[in-house]
This record gives sequence, C-alpha cells and structure tokens, in this order.
Amino acid sequence: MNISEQLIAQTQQAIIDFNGQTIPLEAISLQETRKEFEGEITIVTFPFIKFSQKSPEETGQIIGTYLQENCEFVKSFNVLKGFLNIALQDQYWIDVLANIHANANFGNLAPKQEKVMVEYSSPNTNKPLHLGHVRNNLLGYSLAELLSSAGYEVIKVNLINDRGIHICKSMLAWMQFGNGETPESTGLKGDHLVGKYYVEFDKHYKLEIKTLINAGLSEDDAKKQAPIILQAQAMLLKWEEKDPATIALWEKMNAWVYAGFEKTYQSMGVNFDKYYYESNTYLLGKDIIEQGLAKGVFYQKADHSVWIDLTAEGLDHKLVLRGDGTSVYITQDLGTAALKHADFGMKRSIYVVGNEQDYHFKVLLLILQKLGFDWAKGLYHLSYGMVDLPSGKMKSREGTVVDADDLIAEMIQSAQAQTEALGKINDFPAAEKTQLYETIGLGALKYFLLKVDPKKRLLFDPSESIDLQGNTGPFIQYSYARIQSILRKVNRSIPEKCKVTSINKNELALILELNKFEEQISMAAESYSPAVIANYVYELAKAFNKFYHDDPISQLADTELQDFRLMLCVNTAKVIRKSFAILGIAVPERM
RNA sequence: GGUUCGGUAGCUCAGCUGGAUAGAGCAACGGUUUUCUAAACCGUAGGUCAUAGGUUCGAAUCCUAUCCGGACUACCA
Repeated sequence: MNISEQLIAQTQQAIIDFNGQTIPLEAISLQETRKEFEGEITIVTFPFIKFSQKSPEETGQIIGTYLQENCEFVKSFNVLKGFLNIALQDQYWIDVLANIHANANFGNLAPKQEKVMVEYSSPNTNKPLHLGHVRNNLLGYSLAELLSSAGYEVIKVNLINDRGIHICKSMLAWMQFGNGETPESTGLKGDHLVGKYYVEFDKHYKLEIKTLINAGLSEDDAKKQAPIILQAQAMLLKWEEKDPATIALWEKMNAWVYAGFEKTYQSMGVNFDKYYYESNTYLLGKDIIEQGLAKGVFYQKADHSVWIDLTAEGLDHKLVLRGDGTSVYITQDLGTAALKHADFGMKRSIYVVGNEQDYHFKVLLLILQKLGFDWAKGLYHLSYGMVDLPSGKMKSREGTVVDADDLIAEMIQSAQAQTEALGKINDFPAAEKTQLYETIGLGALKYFLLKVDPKKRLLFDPSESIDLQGNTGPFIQYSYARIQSILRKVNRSIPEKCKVTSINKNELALILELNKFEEQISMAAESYSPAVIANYVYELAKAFNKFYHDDPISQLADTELQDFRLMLCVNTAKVIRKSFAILGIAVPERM
C-alpha cells in the first residue's frame, strides 16, 4: 500500500471512528498542497461534511488528528478553510529520494506488453521540409520516445508520398527549365533543388493561366487547360504505365530528395523503423472496398462509383472509389492501414498528421470501424495545429515557407553568438564548441515547438528569434550543466543511503518534483502530449536553480549533508536527461 | 450553413478528471556576484480567465447559447 492509499484508507477510518459513518473511497481525493501553504499533501474536506456532520474546519481537525496519531509518516497538519494540509516526516521524503536514486530505470515504466505504431513525418518528395514538417517530426519522434518510456513497444513508421501529380510537376519543370542541373553541379541539397523546380512549375503555370484568362477563358477552365498542367498529367499517366524514361527520371529526382531528407532527419535527430512508399501502396484498398460492398457498409451508384453514407454520424456521403475503378486518397489509406496492421499486429496506431486532415481521419477511422476490423478502435489521429507566420499560411508553391534546414542553421548560429558573448567556453576544443552550439540551438528550437500543447496552432515570427532565456531548452540544459560542474568539482561517489535526518524547504521542493516524474510520464502518454514533459522538466529545473542558488554543495564541510545534496543533484540530472531524451533534446556537460 | 479545434497578463504559454488569493516565461522597472557557471536568483507592476446564462457548498475548468479566430466541409494528396 503506498502513501496515498494509506492516507485515503485512514481518512475513511477517521470518520468511522468518529461517528460510524463511512465516506466512500472515491469521494476522497488527494492533491498537491499549494506552495504557499505548509505541507505536501492536501485533502479537501467539503465532500465529507455530510458524513461527519461537522463543519469543514472541524472535519479537517478530526481527520488530521487521527492521521497524525495513526500514520507514522505524518509529521504535522493544518486546516485552512476546509483544506487539510498534511506534512509528512522528513525521513519519508529522504527515503523517496533514496528509492529514486537506487532506481537506475527511473522514468521507464513497467513494460505493458503492447505494441504501438507511430506514423509521422510522411513527406511529399517534391519539396524540402519546412517548419510545419519540423513540428510534425519532433512531435512524432518525441511521442514515440514518450510511449516507449511509458512501457510500450513502439514502431516508428514513415509513409513517404513519393508519387503523384506534385512530383510530376517538379519533374516536368526540371526537364523543361533545368538545363541538366544536379545537386552536384549546383551545390544545392537534393530536396532543395527539386523544390526549386516545384516553385518554377507554379510560376509558369500561373503565367499560362493568366494568358488563358486574358484570352477569354474562365479561371476554372484556364486552370484545367493550361498546357503545362496537361503535360504534368500526361507525365503521371506515363508514370503509371511504367514508361522507362519517366520512371528513370522519377527515381533520379527522388533519390536526390531522399539524400536531402536524410540530412535533415539527421540534424533533427529523428529516425524510423520502417518506411512505406506510396508508390507501393497506392493501389491497395480495392479489396477492402469489395469487402465493404459485400457487407453492405458501402453502396454503389449507377456510375459504379462506391460511397459510404455517414450522415448518421453527422458527416456526409463520402466517395471511396471512383466510377472508373481508380482509387482516391482514402482508398489507399484503407489499404495501407490494413497492410501496416498485417505487418506488425500492433494494438494501437497513431497517425501524427496536421489538423487540416481532421475530417479525412475521422472518416477513415469510422469506415474501418464499420468494416468491423478489431484493430480499428486502436487507431488514433494525433492532430496538431498548423505553424503559421505573421503573414499567414506557409505555402511551398509560393516559396513563403520557413525552410527546415535554414531554420536549424539559424538557431545554431544564434546559439553560437550567444555562447561566444558569454565567453564561458573559450577553452573548449573547436569540435566540442561546434557540438555545443548544435546542442543549444537545436535544444532551443525543439523545446520551443514541443512545449506547446500539440492541438494549438503555433505562430512563428521569423523576425523574432527564439529565446534562450526563461522557459526554454537552454535554461534546462544550463541547469544540467551546472550539476555536472558540481559533480566534476566534488569528484567522488556517494553512498546509497544518506544519513541526514531533516531537510529544508528547497530540498523538499526538489524531491517533490522528482517524485512526480513517472506520474507525469503516464499522463503525457495518455494524452499523447510531450508538452506535459516539457512543462514538467521546466518546473524541475526551476526548483533546482532555486536550491542551487540558496544552498551550497561543493564547499560544504559536512559530508553527510553534502552526500544528500549530491544525491539530489545526481537525480535531478538523471530526470532532466531522461525528460530531454523523451523530447529528443541533448544535454551538455558544460555550457 | 455544417463539423471541429482554439480564445487565460502587452506578447508566448501553463493550469481544464471542479477546490484555497488564477501561475510561469518574455518585454518593463528595481535588486543580488571577494562564496559551486548571472543562459541564474529575488522583487515591483501587469487579469471582468471572449460574453451571457445554468449546474454546484465551490467554475478558468462541467452544460447551454452567443461572439471572435483557425482548419475542414474535392471523383486533390
């Protein structure tokens, strides 16, 4: 029985002893005591008054007195306006720390014997990654780490959209205007080179539309009849017919893009266990349509197109297969979902995809459930908000994006500028300096994007640089580096058990934070929100800095006290490192 | 129009399985270093938690309505 269960049981017993009334256990809940009051655990007594037949204050007194007499851990209590605040014995908290210290696996919850798939990134291969993709990638990677810490077996999957009209646009523009440019000849990263021609296509397309409109066509007709879009469509047909020249060009340009993506993935520190390619999966799903028709989940119109009626669910009728038998987006997604499940047999599968696709995923998940797949209820769309600029939405076609590679480079640069200005690491070897700038720059960027609730849309102002002070990645990294500095200075191991018998307020506050870690992991995993961990570790770092500021450590003469404080340091560092690993952020030994 | 997600300090956000005087960071102002890293710490100022009702001993949190903003509402992916 842990301390919470004990306190709850004894609270119930207190009133039974008092007047024979039994408070239902679920009515008794514990919460953290607010920082301005004495104590660590608070019991709200309002729900008990109908059982105790006493005022909230008196009820608190009765329970508090009982707890102090009957629970060996309770040091003292106070009652304020119906809130019973309980302070536990110092020894209890010292033992809590010792247990955390002894647990090398702290922050890794017991294995749940359950497989979860996280699909994220899922880029198109016609352009480089931008800030929106960065949010997706960091969120997906971090979610995978989080679930893994929470005890799940996680499979990270990237479904690459490597085919379709958008790739043909880049291919066509490169053929027409590229003069044989290659990444080697231009020095451009492959994905940037291909993206350049995607923009180029759009420029020409817009011009042609304008010309046609001037010639008297409607805008819609102009968009459909512009020669360059017709050429792109023709190219897509050729691709589908597996025309050798088209396939060769497609393979060449995709290879450029993959090489580019690989670099960006590496600098972001994300990775995958399995890649799926839409060029392999885009024909899937038709068998599922057949099944659905047989089951009566779908219906067919006179033109042979296949639909599903979702009006009962408050949605609309939705097309799932065209009249000519070709797929739409959702057809292949149905097929791919089944394929992924067949490959891995996971119980849960999470799609990390922006909220612009909320409707699509709602429909997809509904259809799979209606089809009766037992794994369908384990599917979840982790929908995150778009990253917008002050000028509005980012559009690759129009080149109004914050490029991922540029942004990362800028972050590293400003980390360098800031570090040099502070001048604390002038004695570092050059390689270590470079490493540190990267750690700090990326730390700032990743923390900036991950600390916000995924659901919220994010406004990014490129003219305002991301902070390096306050509630930021570098602040937490700095706290970690401070600890390492102390440990280097003291340079000795500490015993398993500490001999101190009392603790001060800062020490207690720090232990309380450390003690919350695993619960925070559970909560974060349940809500699929790395932001919970980001905000938690910030609170921890703040508590540490306060402690560090007020309480000496390395220059202490009292070795027993020093042991205890070192233990606090070591475990704070442990939890910061683990939290940041969940966020995909590195921690520096010095900064 | 419908569906859906948001609206908390000048700005960026936390708090939302109902609990005490609504918290941080940035920006502003003031202070702390012969003592372990000042990317830190402490303080001042800043709020009708969009609005109006409701439920409750108690509402930023739950319910209803309204207003504002985003996304979606394609035989595109």
